[in-house]
Amino acid sequence: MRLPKNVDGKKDTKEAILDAAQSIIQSCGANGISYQHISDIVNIRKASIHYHFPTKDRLIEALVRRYSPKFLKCVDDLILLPVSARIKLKKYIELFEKTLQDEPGMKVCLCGMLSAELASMGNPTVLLLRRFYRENIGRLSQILDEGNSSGSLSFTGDSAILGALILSLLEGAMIVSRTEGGVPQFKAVKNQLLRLLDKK
Amino acid sequence: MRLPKNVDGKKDTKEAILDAAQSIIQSCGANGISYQHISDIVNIRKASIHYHFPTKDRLIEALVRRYSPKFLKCVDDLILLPVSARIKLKKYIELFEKTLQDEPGMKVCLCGMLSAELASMGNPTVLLLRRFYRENIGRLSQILDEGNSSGSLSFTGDSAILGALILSLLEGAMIVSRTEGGVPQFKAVKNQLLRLLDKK
DNA sequence: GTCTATATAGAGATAGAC
DNA sequence: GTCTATCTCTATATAGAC
Repeated sequence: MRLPKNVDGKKDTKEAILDAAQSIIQSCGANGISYQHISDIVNIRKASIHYHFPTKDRLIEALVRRYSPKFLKCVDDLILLPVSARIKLKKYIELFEKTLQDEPGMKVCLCGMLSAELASMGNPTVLLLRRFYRENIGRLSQILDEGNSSGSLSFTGDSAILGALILSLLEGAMIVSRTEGGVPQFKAVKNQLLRLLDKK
Repeated sequence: MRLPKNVDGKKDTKEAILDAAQSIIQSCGANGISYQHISDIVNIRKASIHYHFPTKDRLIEALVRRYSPKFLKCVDDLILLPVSARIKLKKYIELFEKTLQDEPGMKVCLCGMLSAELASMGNPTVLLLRRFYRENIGRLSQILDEGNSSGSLSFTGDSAILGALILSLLEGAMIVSRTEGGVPQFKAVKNQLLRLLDKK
């Protein structure tokens, strides 16, 4: 049985490029990234990056193609946990919280950042971002409905709209908290949201 | 009594530059702006912009210095209206909604956009953005307390945290809605938020 | 206060050797 | 698959004429 090429712990170059690019974008924004920055982090000349990703648009597209299913997999896993919908929602929020706590600096959601700079995104990326939001809102809606049925959450109105509200809140809270309030404020907002969904 | 220099309806050049720059940033992000883009809109050569704003950092700083008090003035005006706190909150949300409805394209809050790209902002601008958030959260807190006392709104917990929640939600909803859902989704989210603050 | 012209730096991308 | 070298474009910023 043959071992994969990267036995020595050295990551696949392609993945290493994506890791570096994602980290930069989550910290500095899509327009803050450059091939030079990536090559400063990954041990590779900037021209070589074009071998793996011919254009910047394709690189960003690949970034979302990797990020979105990975994130949604975490959500799906958490939905299957044998806990109340309220706890599921709490854990969902903490997926975002974990990103904000990433070092160095406070990182924001990749898709939130790309959405802010939507006008400079290529068309395939825009479609992927839309899908990311739709998929998240769908899963949130599912958790909320479950909570409303079982009584662990309490609200009136359309669960899909409330899902959009929560997703918008989380994307916004990452951006706002990074500027003012930091992780403690994000956590306080999380608790306040859960409180709003308690029975009064 | 002397008339101001711009009798013929021609705006002050400085203001025209700020208008153009703000419009571009609200649509495309802070890194999407360039002196060339501004000079395409304002009838002026790009080198001349440096006469009014020596560096890009100073231009962006001036942008926030103009935007923040203007926005907060709208908030202060609305707080003084002889209506319920619930209606005040609704009108507050609609300040953001109005920006999203701006043509061309859907614009997002200037400060939200700059916060997303915080890492490329100069230090004075970062401080101004912090203040913008603090001032907004303070006023939201005031509206919320008033609503809780008079009974037009209902919630438990710290009104300042709930204020941070609402501000984060609005900043996030502008970004998310622009990508998926548009103005209708923003309005639905607004109504859902108000519903969450109703008595159950 | 606005212009033309230019300096300087950095971007994304390509060609071709190894 | 990665390198060096280079092309082309655009960016911010400055100098100096008008």
